[in-house]
Amino acid sequence: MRRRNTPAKSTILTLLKDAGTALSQDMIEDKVKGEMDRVTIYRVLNSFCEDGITHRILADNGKYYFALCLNCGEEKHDHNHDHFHFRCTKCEKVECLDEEVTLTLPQGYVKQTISSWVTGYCNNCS
Amino acid sequence: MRRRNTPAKSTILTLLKDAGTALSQDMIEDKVKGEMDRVTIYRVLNSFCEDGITHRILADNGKYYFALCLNCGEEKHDHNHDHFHFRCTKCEKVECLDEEVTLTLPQGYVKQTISSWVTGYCNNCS
DNA sequence: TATTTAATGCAATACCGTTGCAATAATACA
DNA sequence: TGTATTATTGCAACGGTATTGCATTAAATA
Repeated sequence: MRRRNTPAKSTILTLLKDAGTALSQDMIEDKVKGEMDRVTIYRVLNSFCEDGITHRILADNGKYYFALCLNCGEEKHDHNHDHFHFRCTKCEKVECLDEEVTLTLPQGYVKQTISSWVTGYCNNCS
Repeated sequence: MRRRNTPAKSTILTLLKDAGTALSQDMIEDKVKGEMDRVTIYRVLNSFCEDGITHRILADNGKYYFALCLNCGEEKHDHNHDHFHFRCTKCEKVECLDEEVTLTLPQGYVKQTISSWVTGYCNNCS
């Protein structure tokens, strides 16, 4: 299926680019309220994820955030680098921290994925 | 409000004790299917959390797990120790790892909570 | 410009957790 | 032990969120 460019897609893509950080479903919904149907937002975001334009991350608050794939390879997203994610509880900003997650699993354990979240105040909000 | 002991509560409590690990809502629901109403399970689990009998943890798969409070103090649950949580993708077991999460935040950042999840195979499943 | 079919909006559906309410039953007390 | 109180339960209804079906619209291509 060959994708088509539409106003809805451009709007959401621009939104993500301008934000510079990951945006949650609600945040996106709020910003494009009235411009398009709720269902369209779901479908656009899903298609972005399928096409490797964005990836979907589940934050520690149970919400999904969408972030542009910048350093993501074909198979794996950048998120396999096992770094911490930060979520500001004041401004709701979500970002990746440089700090790597280091972990030694007990004998006999095999690691697949790591999801590490820190909440708090970012440098702007503290 | 003085709590009362009921078959529903005993059943779920026994389930958690026997399991030895944290159980998700669905797992509990599956195991007591037919014995009690869906709503009752929600209410029992909520009351357990309110009473400090269990705590509720959000796993990296977006599901809530319920675990007996063993070393939990009055105010804070044991989970404030910033340790890793492990979820086996084969047997679905969820457990706390001894390994502590160490992290140095960038200048100006303030830490509130940490949620660190590792998925993979446990020693029994690897 | 005409054709093809991806994308959209709307309505309907599914899923998950909660709430209202009447009926039930666990506890306290006479 | 029997009765009164009220926490608990089941059922139905609700609210929020994500998905699906389908007719319509419009992006891409010839």
